[in-house]
Amino acid sequence: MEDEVDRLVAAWRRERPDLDVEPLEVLSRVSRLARHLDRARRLAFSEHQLEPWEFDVLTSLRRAGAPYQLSPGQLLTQTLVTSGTMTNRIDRLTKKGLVERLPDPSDRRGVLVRLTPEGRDRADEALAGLLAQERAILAQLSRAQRGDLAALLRRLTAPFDNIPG
Amino acid sequence: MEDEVDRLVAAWRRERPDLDVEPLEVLSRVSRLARHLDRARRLAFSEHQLEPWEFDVLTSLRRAGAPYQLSPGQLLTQTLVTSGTMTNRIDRLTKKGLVERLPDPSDRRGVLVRLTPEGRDRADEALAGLLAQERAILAQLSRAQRGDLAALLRRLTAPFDNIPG
DNA sequence: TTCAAGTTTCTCGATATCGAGAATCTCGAT
DNA sequence: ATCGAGATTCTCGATATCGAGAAACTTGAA
Repeated sequence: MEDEVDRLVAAWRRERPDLDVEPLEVLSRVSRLARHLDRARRLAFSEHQLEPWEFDVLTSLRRAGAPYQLSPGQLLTQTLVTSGTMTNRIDRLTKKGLVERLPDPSDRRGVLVRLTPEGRDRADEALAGLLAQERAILAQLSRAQRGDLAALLRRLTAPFDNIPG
Repeated sequence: MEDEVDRLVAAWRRERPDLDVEPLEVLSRVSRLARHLDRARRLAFSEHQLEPWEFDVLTSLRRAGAPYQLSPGQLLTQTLVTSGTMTNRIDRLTKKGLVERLPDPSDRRGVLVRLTPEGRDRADEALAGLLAQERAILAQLSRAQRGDLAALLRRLTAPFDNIPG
């Protein structure tokens, strides 16, 4: 089955036969698929009155385990946003009663962000919904293919995640 | 080599052993890689005084071939943004002299967006830079692996690209 | 002890995006 | 001809993000 990237690559080969556009076969698909997933997630979360950015923060705290707290800096590496954005997100989640800010006892510059009980419940509910949706999307692939795909992607993400990026 | 998604999945298995989080192995990597690519692209384009969103629009027109014009609607399906966003993008690119708006001779509701000669040059320059950067990122994989990865991703993108999404 | 460099979080203005609705036009059915 | 449903683009207010710099604190070395 053809996709939009097939058409895009064919167009480039016609217009710029001097260039090797092979990299787009992989990376344009990654970018476009991510945008499609964003839209799908927005829809899935709206049933739980959650925005994708709220889900990202709440689940980062949730999977940290009890007492469900992380520093803003740790949240940055998990969510890949800037520090100004994270401050703003924490403010808004605090107003909604889903997280609270505590002083870090071991570093007076620092802050700990902790999930409230309601925040924890909301994260758990939304996660189950997200997994159901993702399973449906991945039904296009066999279990073995999903494993191969994950392994190939890991080789691309690991350099970004491990060197100071 | 481990990546952030390996840690994320391990954390979920510890905190929610009742859930099957296998879908995250693929789709969380897609989303995170896309964000890393966004950042890298922003950097690569800054040498050419271009924003990623400008690149997306200009290259969509460029690869359409002479006379380098598409309707706003066609640009939507290529860039996956909303119509309000596209109107705004065309306005700003027009002010910069990189595109111009023409009435569609065959449909008076419609508009055609055409690349100016300068817009075309800017698109061509930035594309070469982007491909160089993407080749470096993909050097982690063999040619055969890149082919496999592209084919697996196509199976996921095709449903989004072909059914009315 | 003191200082400089580094870390951590926050501030705030600029900017891009979304989304719902309005305005205009097309096209098929009657 | 005319009407209504659908298509196409644009408007505009609300909102989220970025990014550069400020403020507060820590750490190691002199």
